[in-house]
Amino acid sequence: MKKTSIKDVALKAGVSTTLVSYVLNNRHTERINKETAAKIRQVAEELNYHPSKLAQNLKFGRTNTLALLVTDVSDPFPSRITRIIEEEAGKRGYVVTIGSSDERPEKLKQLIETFRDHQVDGFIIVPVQGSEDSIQELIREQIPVVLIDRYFKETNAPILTTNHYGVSFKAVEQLLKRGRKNIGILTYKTELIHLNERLEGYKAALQENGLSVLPQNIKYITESQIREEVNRAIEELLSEQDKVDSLFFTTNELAVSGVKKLLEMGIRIPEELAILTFDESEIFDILNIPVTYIKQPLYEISKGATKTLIRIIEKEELTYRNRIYNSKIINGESLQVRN
Amino acid sequence: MKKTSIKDVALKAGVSTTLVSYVLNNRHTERINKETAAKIRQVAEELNYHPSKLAQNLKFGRTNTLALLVTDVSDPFPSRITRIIEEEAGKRGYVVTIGSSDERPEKLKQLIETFRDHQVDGFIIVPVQGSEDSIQELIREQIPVVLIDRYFKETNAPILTTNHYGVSFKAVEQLLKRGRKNIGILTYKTELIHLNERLEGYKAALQENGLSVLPQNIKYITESQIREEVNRAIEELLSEQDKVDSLFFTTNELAVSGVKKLLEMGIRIPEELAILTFDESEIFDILNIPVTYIKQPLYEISKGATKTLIRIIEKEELTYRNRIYNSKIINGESLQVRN
DNA sequence: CTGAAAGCGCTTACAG
DNA sequence: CTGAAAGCGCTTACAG
Repeated sequence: MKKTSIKDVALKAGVSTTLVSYVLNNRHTERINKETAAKIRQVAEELNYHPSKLAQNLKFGRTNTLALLVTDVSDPFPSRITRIIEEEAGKRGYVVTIGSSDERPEKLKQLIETFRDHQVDGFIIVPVQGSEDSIQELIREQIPVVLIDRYFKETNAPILTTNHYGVSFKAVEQLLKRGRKNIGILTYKTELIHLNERLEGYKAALQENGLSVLPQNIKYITESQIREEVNRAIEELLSEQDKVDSLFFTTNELAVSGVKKLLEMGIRIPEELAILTFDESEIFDILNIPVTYIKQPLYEISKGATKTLIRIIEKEELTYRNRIYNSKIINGESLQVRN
Repeated sequence: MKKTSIKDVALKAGVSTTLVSYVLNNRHTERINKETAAKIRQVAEELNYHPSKLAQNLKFGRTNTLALLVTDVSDPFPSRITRIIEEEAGKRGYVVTIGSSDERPEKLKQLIETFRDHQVDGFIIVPVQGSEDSIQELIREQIPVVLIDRYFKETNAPILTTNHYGVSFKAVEQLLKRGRKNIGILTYKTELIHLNERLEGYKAALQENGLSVLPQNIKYITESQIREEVNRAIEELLSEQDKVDSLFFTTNELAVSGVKKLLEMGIRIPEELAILTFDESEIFDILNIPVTYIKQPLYEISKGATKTLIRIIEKEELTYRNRIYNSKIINGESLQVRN
């Protein structure tokens, strides 16, 4: 049983396909016989005719499809981004296909190729370390791309992200204003710029406030063995004679591991140790653990990326290039710091 | 700058498009001049030629695209399903587009129409209440569909899910065997069969073990105001003279709300109250809260759905229809129940 | 060993 | 007011 095509409709209605197309697309309505039009609509209805997007796509050279390449759709942060983009794209008549790169550049590259072959109209990418080339290649081929969350120093694609450096600076400074004197930081050993900017924000805040950056207060975690290294880092930070009185986790994943350890150690938060982290987490909320967190404007970033990409696809004027949306600092209640 | 097409390659190589197509698709290799073939490959390379999937799709009448319709990609459970399906589909040469229905049948219906128009090859759907018609419509149009997780009594699509009834029965029975005598249950007021089967499993386990099902021990929660109703339900279950000594939450969402309340009330788990729930949750894990949970075979279900759908699409023999994968009962350590 | 041509299902400029 | 025909970019049966 084949799908009914425009020919079937034309045949049954006794007209040309031209007319069927015009009527169903509301073209030239003024000069088409009303009765013919009515007849066509009726036949189309009877035959349950749906124009083939495939054929239209081929004709118009677009698919109304966006590819979204995240690190892992099953992670909370990317899945929320996915949801917002799906929604926003849908409103504008686009559909979204997804892929997870698992932080692996070869995998991202392969996904890019697959989706490029599928002729998606554009890409929204959360780039991973070492994926500059694949992305530049896309740009060279004139395929619309926008990057979100992370970015590279030199790239020609618009970037939608937040003020990683600035908000980290500000948040750390707030800790200092509230009397914290010895702030440790846990971050990944990485080349990802956005993470390093968080670290730089921390350093700058200390220096601007007349404190020196202590190497032993900066702990680099290897992604492959988070739990063990976080545990060790925390033990070290809390055992030295100059115990830290607050901890900045540059990612939520680190914070979750870290807080688990702290709870086990019976450390009181925030009395003994104030916690600062990026991104909210249901866990801290449910437990009423008073962490202060930096809330990235996920909605704005994701929506902005979708809009920007579609503008590029539809060749509309872009009055901006990159977009930096401000993050907010949300203070854990018992920290009682005014925002 | 137009994309290079097969014509460009043919022209530059001085051959017909036929030959280009044959060479690039490794067809009739035996009877094509080696040098011509080499030349074609070289030109294709130079021109960075990628055959248009669009044109191929139109030719072959398929898109190698699957639509995955979940309730909300940003929820942990669906996002994990999404990840597995994306992976599995990719291995088999398919790409996946996603949509979130938000438990709303009209929205699901609209998503189905959008993706049907986009000519996806098939659908994997987590059906929502009241969506029978839209799904049957799809089946009537001979479009491949499989349902996962949830299902309807009468539908012609294969269903991939777990033994909701059976494992609930078994888990509740285990509670009884461990000496629990008064088990409460929190579930949604819903028509979703899989949730009601969890409730039925609970009832049956009590009855088979000579206990009566007490109406006051069954609390129905309205989806729109979970938190308030869960709190009230728990207060009631624990205030009556016949306090419950264990609680079965039929979904993880209910359990998370419930446990938060229990922690606030200072109830000791599991000494005062044993907790049984569906699906694992990072929260309980991190806090070392000893809940017993029913672990659905997400991987098997999702992978099975993908394989089944692709089999149907590719018109392979299906030696089965529905698939019920067994869930496991994972005992919270301090419950010390042997599985 | 190679190519002209039809066809997948649409849209649309053009002619009448 | 309506239709024949070209064309989007492929694939492939057929002829030579």
